[in-house]
Amino acid sequence: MYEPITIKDIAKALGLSTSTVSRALRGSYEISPETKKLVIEYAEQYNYRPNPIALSLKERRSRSIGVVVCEIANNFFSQAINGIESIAYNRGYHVIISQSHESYEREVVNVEHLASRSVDGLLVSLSSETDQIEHFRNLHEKGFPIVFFDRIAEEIETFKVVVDNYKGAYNATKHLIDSGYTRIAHVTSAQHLSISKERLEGYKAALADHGIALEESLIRFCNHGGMIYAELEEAVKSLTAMKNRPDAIFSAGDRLTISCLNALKSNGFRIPEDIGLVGFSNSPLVELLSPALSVVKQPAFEMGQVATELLIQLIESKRPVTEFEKVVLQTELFTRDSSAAKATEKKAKAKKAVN
Amino acid sequence: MYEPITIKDIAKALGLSTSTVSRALRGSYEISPETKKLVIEYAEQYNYRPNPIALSLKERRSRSIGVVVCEIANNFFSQAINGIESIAYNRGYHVIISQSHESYEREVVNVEHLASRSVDGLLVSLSSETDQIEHFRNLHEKGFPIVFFDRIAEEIETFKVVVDNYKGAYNATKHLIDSGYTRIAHVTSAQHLSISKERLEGYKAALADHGIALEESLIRFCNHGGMIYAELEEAVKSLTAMKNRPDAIFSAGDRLTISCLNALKSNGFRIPEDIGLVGFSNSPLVELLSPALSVVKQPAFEMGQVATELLIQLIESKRPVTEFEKVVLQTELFTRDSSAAKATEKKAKAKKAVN
DNA sequence: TTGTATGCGTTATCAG
DNA sequence: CTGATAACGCATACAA
Repeated sequence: MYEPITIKDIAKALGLSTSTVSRALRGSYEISPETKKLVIEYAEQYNYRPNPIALSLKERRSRSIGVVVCEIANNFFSQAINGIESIAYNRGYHVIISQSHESYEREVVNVEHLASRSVDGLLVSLSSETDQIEHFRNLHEKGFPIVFFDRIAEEIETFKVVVDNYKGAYNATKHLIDSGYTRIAHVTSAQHLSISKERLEGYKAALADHGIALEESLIRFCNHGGMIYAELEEAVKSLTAMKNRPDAIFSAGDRLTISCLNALKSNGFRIPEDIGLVGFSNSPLVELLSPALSVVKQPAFEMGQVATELLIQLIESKRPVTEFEKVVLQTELFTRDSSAAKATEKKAKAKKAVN
Repeated sequence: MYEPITIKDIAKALGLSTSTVSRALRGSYEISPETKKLVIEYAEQYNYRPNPIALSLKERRSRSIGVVVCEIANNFFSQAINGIESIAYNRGYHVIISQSHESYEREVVNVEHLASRSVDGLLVSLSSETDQIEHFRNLHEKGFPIVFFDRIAEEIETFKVVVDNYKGAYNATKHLIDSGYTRIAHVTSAQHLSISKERLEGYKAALADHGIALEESLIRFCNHGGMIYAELEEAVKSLTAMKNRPDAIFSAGDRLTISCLNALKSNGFRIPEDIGLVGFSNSPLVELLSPALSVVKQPAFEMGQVATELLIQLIESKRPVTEFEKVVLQTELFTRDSSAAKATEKKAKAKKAVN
């Protein structure tokens, strides 16, 4: 029904061979200027476009890279994807995005499909359900280029791009402590994720450094990363309903922070008067949501860029890469010295802390 | 470097011909059970996957559909994409997403690339910059399957999926009028977009039906659909700075509504006490942002689903489709009967209006 | 300077 | 029941 023009069509129409046309189109020096002109003009007129599928088959590469993330409706990831696109675009690669929706099974399906030769490499951030990584190990062992970012598979020897989650969490917790809060809860994503572990460690360290005893009962793991609101709401409710309830929460993710805010507000808590909240979030809306809220922002765009550069390097390297790097970017803590924050009875120490 | 196993490899290893292996793998009845078993087990063991590129070349189709939207970091579109995926997924199609970032030029590039045979059809929502549609007309005339959704190209004879923008805008405006506002401004996207035109008409009709004179000076077009915050802020500022300033705003888009809210709040306006606001938005956050805010929600997910079904129908139809349909879905106006709204001096009429 | 033949991985057609 | 061959669109080694 839709039959695009091919090199063969041009050859037939012009009484040439396909190879001559092919060479003329790619400006080979061994074609006479007249023939070249003839072919190129004809191609232009009929709007010839080389068939990328045929090219892929021939060159054994598709010039496209696959992205596997949990959700694009998450500011961190949509920003990261913009970074990925920005690099891929001017390196001649196309970007195929797929969502796991935090499901292990869909992650496996997506990875298998993309890797079975429709992309040249993969940029991956694990789903929160993923606690085994055989599907990546298999590919990796066969030499298929993979770069992990954000939620990484520590065990696989390849490039990884992350932020300093430890420090980010440390600073967030410290900021709450500095603002006078003492019973600080921690709401985070699935326990086995690299980011969860690191953020938990940062939280613990900050407490320890300020002489605050860790209370395991103040920690909540949300296995769906905040995607399932009920799960998060339950966590927040169980915290606020405690006999000796926490006076602040450190939330470790974009969706988590927004959902915490939501749950707290709809339960009648004012922030920061009634309860403190600092979270990881890349949403441009958080400051609107709560003008007094401080947030840890991740360099998502840069992360996408770096990961893509590394992946393309992997793809295009003739020899296997043996020295792998774990690139660590820094987060930024945006604190607000709003009047609301000062209105609390806690001593509010307004300072712009940047790690 | 990464060399996946092929049918040829299996044939060689098992001392068979490629055709036998091929048939065995697809369970052809004309292969003996023993051979079949042998081949299938070998393939399983070596994790054979057919090369989708070779299949595409042979079948002259890629079993994938392209999506061209302005931004994925927009709730309307990320929800629509989820709808697209949900249908495509279980019809055996893969989804390739590309963003125009509201740029005409990038839209053209994306469309050209996708259409030059790496996808079987296209789902398109125009960029706000796009005011000429030759790139689509060319493709469409050649029989390439395209379905438009949301921001459609009226002139092209194909399937289109939209919401009843007229009615949605009418109801939003009416809701403001019913709440006692009389000078209602309209902040919308680029003037030439189908959605802008229809929403503008709905706004005008609601005013007319309630005996309110239209004031052209209360209308603002934002050519970048709210993506460029400065543009929107300028629009809001110029409205609120008017000698006889509007007492309410109807904003016609997701980003526009959020940005309006932002601009109004940061200029010290309380909603709805100081100024009324109703907008199109699919963000799950708007109610958090302003608990008293009413919004027009679009059935984005369903829209993606319907558009995808139509596209697949187009792709798989043997004969050209001649009867095109414009599917119109209905929006929903979510009104909040919050105490804040009642606190206004305006007579607040709380009713659940559903169009 | 141009043409012929081959192969990328797969399946369909035709022979055996 | 199985094998050889051609074709999908393109690029290239090799011939002419």
